[in-house]
Amino acid sequence: MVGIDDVARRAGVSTATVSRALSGRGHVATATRERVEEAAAELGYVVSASASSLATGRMRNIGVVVPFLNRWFYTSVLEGAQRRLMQYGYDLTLYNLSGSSNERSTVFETFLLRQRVDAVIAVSLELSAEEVDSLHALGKPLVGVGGPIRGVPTVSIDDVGVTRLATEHLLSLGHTVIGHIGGDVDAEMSFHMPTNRRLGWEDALRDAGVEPRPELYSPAVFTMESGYVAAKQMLGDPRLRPTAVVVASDEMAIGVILAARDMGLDVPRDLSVVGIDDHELAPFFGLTTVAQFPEQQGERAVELLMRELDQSRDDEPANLQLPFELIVRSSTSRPRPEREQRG
Amino acid sequence: MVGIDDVARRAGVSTATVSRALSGRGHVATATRERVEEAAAELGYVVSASASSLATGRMRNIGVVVPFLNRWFYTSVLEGAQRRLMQYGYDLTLYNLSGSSNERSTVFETFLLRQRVDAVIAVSLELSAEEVDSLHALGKPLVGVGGPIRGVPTVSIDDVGVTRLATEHLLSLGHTVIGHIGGDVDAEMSFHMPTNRRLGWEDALRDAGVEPRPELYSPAVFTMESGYVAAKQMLGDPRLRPTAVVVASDEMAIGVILAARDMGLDVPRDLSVVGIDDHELAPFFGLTTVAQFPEQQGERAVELLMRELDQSRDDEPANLQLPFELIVRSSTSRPRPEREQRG
DNA sequence: TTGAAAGCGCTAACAT
DNA sequence: ATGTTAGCGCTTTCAA
Repeated sequence: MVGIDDVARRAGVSTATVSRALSGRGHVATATRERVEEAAAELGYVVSASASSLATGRMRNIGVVVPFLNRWFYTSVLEGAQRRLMQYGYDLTLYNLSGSSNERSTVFETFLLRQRVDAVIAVSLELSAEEVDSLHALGKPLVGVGGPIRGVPTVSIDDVGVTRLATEHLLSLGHTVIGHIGGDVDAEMSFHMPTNRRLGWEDALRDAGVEPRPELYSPAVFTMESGYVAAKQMLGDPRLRPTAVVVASDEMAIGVILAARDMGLDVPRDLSVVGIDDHELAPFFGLTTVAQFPEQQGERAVELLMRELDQSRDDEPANLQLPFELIVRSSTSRPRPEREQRG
Repeated sequence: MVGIDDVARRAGVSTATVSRALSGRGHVATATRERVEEAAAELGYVVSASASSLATGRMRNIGVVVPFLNRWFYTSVLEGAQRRLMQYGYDLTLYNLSGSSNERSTVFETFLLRQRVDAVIAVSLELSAEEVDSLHALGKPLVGVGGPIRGVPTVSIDDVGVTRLATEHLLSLGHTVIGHIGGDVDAEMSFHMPTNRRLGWEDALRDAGVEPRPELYSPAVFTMESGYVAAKQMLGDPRLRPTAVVVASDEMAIGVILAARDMGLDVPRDLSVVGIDDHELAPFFGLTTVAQFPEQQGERAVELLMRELDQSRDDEPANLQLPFELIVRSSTSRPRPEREQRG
């Protein structure tokens, strides 16, 4: 293994100069730097991460914890985080909690605390106070994505605002009987998100003078199939007859579209559907949706982290609310005039 | 930060003994071991990864390189690899190539070679000889998943066998006009997989005495939309009229089902569809498919790697072929009798 | 079974 | 601008 003193010898300088020249820290004459770089390249020298880490106390490595991997949102956040970390010269080590139930504690106790990462990004996780504390006790910055964590800087979207916008879109088209298929509070890692999305739907309706009917809310897990099942129930109930639904994720919303189709209902003529996400499948299904930008959320989380890592912890935890955007496609329209309504 | 000598002092032993007791290497009296473990627990001691790595030369960290993140196959492999690595006490650092086009070389030159990982797993990547060499020159074991790499142990499935099985399933049901919607060789990172899958289709047909017709093969990228588009073309052509299609991935196959539906064709009555993957959406769409088990592939890749890491490189690179399995759902059936065929 | 001590390969004061 | 040198916190011979 070629080491720093091989380079130093070849370039005719000290190891300190090599270190400075290659890391960019400290001043080195241009000519010297070039000589060093040349020598390093010729020898194929790369710094030893462990030696460097031991000396500096920094691993240049960020831990990212996700509750699942097989979901568009998480992989998108990961993708954004990865890209930005790479630009900063950092690695991303991945911790996935979706395995056995005790994997969560294993990750925290055995892995994250094992001094392998400089900081951690927690995606859609509600960390307990102890988990947060143990991380902070080690001096490891922590930022959250998606789920607000007490006393921790977080990047997220305004979940209330998102469904509010979706609902207002439908109201403005003339709908009044608007259902909501939302996340199941119990089934999810994050308590707040499904609740907030439901609140947005309720708020928008109330502001329009429509009292939200509890029967028009249906919980589901965030999958296409679950959306399908929930939609069949809601659309099949002769007492309900919504002309539109706000769905808490695009995957569920696609399930709703397929359910409507299977029931012989035309989307958007008989039923308008709006999702949330702007999932990669949304354009294909012509789904009107409120886009959140998870890759961007990942990127911003990294930026927050880098700030924390640089300057000493002085500024208070900033909760970053990222923008969202209504994207109108072909799954929403004005409701069919009353006289020709189905049934 | 509590270090090894804090523990040593508290347990009344030397740092060497602490190291031995905690790592399990070398012999330590049971009583001593217990005292050390207790002291470590009381102080909340965790070894410094960098110090340990510097001393041992091992990072306990594996790099996993994927071409994309937003695809079921890759995240599933990742999930399996992660789980198994965790059991071995290893971390997984993730390198995603789907960003800018030069990210690939950056990953190799700047990251993988930077001594941060003990070995790498390359998923569905055809590495160049130089890339393989530079890894090996650093003494880093490498195993591939999905794409065979010259001189590198690989876990994969028999891509020819997979489509052969799918095709034989259709033949056994009585189909003879069987199309194939496969991967686009140019658009993919891996050259061989789409080609092999096409070969399996051709072989099975020939063995049944049916000459595969080139017009019944259509390339597509591995997305639902692309499958949809390809299917519309193939199904709409009055000269072709396949009664069944073998599709190189479930996502594309779902696109095919939706295309058939939109054309007023009944699946499986008018068209049988079989996919490959057993994607999480396959049950929902009733898709008959050949399951590959990507999580298992990830796990096996890790096991291969651990063997390479343990014993000195003696055994020749073993190419592991993993099992696959036909899963019959409701998208395939006997063809509709000739006399009542559509048209 | 345990301890002493020499590294592992780099970085960052401190000196010059 | 560059060199000297003392660590960084472990692991692992080698001795006892």
